[in-house]
Amino acid sequence: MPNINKSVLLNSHLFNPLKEEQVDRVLSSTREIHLGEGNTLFRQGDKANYFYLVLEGDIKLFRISAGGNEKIIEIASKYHTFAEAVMFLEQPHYPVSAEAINDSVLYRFNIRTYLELLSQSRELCFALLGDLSIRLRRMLNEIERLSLENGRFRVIQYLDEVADRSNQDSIKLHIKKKIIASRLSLTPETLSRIFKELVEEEIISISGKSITIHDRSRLKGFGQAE
Amino acid sequence: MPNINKSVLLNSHLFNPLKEEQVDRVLSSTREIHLGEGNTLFRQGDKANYFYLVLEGDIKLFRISAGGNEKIIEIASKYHTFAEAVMFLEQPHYPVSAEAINDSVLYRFNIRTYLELLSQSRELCFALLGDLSIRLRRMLNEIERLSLENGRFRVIQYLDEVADRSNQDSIKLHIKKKIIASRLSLTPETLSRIFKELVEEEIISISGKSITIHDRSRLKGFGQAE
DNA sequence: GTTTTGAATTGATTTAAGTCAAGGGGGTTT
DNA sequence: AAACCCCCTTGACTTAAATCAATTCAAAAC
Repeated sequence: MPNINKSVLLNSHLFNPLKEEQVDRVLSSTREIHLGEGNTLFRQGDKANYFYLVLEGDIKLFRISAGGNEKIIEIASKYHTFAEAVMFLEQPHYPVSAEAINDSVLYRFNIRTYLELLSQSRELCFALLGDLSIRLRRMLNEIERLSLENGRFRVIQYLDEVADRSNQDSIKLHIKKKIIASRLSLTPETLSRIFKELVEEEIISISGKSITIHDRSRLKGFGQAE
Repeated sequence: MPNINKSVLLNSHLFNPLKEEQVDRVLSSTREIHLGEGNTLFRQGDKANYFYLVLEGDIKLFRISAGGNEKIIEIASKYHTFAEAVMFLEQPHYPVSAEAINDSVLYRFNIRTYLELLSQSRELCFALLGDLSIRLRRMLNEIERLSLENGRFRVIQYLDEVADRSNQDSIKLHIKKKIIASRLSLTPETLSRIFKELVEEEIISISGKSITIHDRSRLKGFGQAE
């Protein structure tokens, strides 16, 4: 068994209901995975035997359309889990592809082992149910954003969210704008233009990879162009 | 206790893992609800104490944007359950509004009662986990459709889906086109034009409320305009 | 049967965002 | 330092779909 950091696991609600010995059981089938930038972890349609927790780096989860366009469904970052939702499909196949957008370290958990523990622990079941519920709500919000809100508003919401997470009005974009664009269902060109607009209206200012939000409280109000 | 049809419940995977006495317990807190066309069942943000099973009619689940536009997230029809996913949020509030699009009959289940049973039945937990997984995958598909596919393709997919369900090449639209449009994130005008296009290209033909698909196997291929 | 009402269609126009193509940086390699 | 690469930006143009407005249609109400 590799030296897995237990405390990281116990901070995740998908593991913290487990007893010591159960955690050890999970660990016995856990691997630490290293991925270089651009490396593929799995592809949409692959048989799903594992789910993952991000320790370092960022993983993009995406789909490709018939026309070759890519839509990033989610960017999984530090301490986020992903692909745990496939566990309960009869023939588990990944519904998206996963690729590292920078050098990344992951823990890889065996779905089978985890399922065994689920059938032993009510708390774990509830934790996973809670996890899936939250995911569902997030996707619902995403659907709303895509169908009811314009690009500008999606960008503003994104900035607001990131600022929330870092708890600052100054944001460092540690991922390429191209990636952000796809995450927001925009082309890089359009994202660039929206940024420019926001800068001209003095809502934000950009220098290199950092963005400063000037009036956070009013940011959201600017969603619809005046 | 009103006369609830047990066999309907047992056909639903959210209830069939239950033992006789457990089903009875659920039933003791179950109500049959009748809704006229246009009646509201609940609004987004309301405290969620119940989830539902549709017996007759159709319920639209939707959100309204700041600008007043409506997006129908889902249309729940005969024997479909909805709002069961909110159960696991700490402060359960409905994430969408629900309204009958025609005269409808529902069973209304108490979330609290159901949660108690969940903690007693592993099978039930697994059933619900499976249910949520499928829902997640459906939403993922919806996100893909919205961000990677055009209106025409969404319409075609919709027709294909409905034809699949009824297992016929001839479809009866029992709901207003306006509703279908919103479900597909289109305006009624655009939907109408897409239908017209498809008719002119002899892919489908429409008379009143019925649509006939001429070449089902090739329908999907027509997604992108030629 | 005529009137009324809302739904659906059609037409003309606008708009948000995509596409295609050409430049500008900024950093890395040699 | 020059050359290279890649990301990002900017410009010109196209396009899908929304909007606004008018009309047709169909079913219900009288």
